Amino acid sequence: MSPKPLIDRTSYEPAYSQLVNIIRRQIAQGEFPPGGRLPSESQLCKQHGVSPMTVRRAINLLVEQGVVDTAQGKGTFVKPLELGMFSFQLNELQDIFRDREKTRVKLLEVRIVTADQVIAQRLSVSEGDRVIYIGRLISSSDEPLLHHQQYLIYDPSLPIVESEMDVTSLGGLLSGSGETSFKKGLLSIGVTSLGAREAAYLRGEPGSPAFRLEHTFFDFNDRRVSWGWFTFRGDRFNISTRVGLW
Amino acid sequence: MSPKPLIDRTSYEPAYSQLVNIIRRQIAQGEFPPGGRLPSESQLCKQHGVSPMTVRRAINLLVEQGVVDTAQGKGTFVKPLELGMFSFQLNELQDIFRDREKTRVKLLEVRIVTADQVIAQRLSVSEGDRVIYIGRLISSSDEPLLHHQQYLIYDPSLPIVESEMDVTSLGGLLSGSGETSFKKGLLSIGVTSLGAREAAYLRGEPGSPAFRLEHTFFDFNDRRVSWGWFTFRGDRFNISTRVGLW
DNA sequence: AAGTGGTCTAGACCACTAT
DNA sequence: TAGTGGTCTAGACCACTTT
Repeated sequence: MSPKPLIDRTSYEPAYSQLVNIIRRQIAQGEFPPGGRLPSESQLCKQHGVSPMTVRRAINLLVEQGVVDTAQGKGTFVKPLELGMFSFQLNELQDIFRDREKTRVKLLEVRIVTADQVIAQRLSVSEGDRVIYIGRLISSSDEPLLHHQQYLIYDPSLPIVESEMDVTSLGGLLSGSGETSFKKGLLSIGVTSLGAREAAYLRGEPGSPAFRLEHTFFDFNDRRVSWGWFTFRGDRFNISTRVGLW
Repeated sequence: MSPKPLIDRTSYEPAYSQLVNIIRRQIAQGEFPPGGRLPSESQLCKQHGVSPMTVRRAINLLVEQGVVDTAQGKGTFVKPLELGMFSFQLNELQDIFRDREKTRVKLLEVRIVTADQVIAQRLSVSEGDRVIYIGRLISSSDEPLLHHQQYLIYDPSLPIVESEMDVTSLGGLLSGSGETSFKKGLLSIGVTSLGAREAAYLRGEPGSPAFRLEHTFFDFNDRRVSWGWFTFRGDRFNISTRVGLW
């Protein structure tokens, strides 16, 4: 028998977490090869001296991490790497807004415009209805990073909300510290070429490739309230992720 | 008191899952506003007639879903929408390889080349070492979608493995059905402009914006074995996600 | 001191799969 | 029938926050 790493009951790290790390290490060291079967849950209970619920919790975490798959009545199996499942996060976007010292939001343009066909469809209003257009430039340490354009539902009974126009509404949305009143949203990442104006704003080459992050947000009554997109230079942002066992 | 939706013990849906949906619905309907506090766990036990562990499990799931935040000693609070946390998945890439009927992989080029500085760094070999270059074109329903280029460690003691060159190695990686022997990997999404050759392969405009998905894979001994990238037209792929409460 | 979330136990029962 | 994963109980104890 190999000297199994045991659960340290005096540690501040909970038992289920220790068990996750133990099993991950065993898989990483090839003790359980891809496609292979893990010991049964009752065996793991005995081996590590923990209760069934604790083993279950550890295995559930490994399933969420994409490390193993469970099959009722058959067992728990080590999952090979899958590419399509990998998820990417916009961490750098979040980081920009984390330190408010460096981040500046410059209001480029605010207008009331009439909705064309595209805007009308995205905001679920009628063509010709009036909507608010806002153009902004977000900089960090005097380096322009994001160009943001969005259309908002225009409610004539309300004043144009200032809070929608300053850094708070954007920063809150991106960093989570704010008080966004959106219930849900659709996000989509695309590619585009910098137009002349965007290139000037972002100090990039016109025609050079850039990311386009499109968003649609809904309020708590499921009404569309905002449609717009961020444009940012591809050479300024890193959308990356680690997969497998590190 | 509002007539609370109760747990249906006869349902096939487990209690913890029903509880997740009940709480999500209450939040979506504004019963618990963003930033507001949920009932305590012991209260939820009484209200829904379940044990503490079941409530805990439901709340843990809501935390993972990004719907609520917990604070020990204080309570559980409804989380406002955050943008930076949103994760994107490459579902369409996965779909391409799911139906093997339509998917074709055409081998464009296989060569043994000497590593330049960039390749040497990415594969952790010495400049001038020999590595394998493989260029492939992946099509679905006779529509070229992905251009894939990669460099592999060349081990002269082994024949050039055929399985690395056909659809299986790629399809397995992307769909998860394969037997990939990679332990871990680094993935990164970037933007680029289609070069003349890539544009011809992918039937796109030269200079038009495209995605570039770069990958580095490691074997179970933590040695780098593969570095390469997929190029695909931005107007052919949808990298999108939903956030919040749907 | 009282209330909150966080962990854990030692079983129970169920559904599914293999033999 | 035996073994597997999946759910759930009714408590216990702990760490933390508020009053």
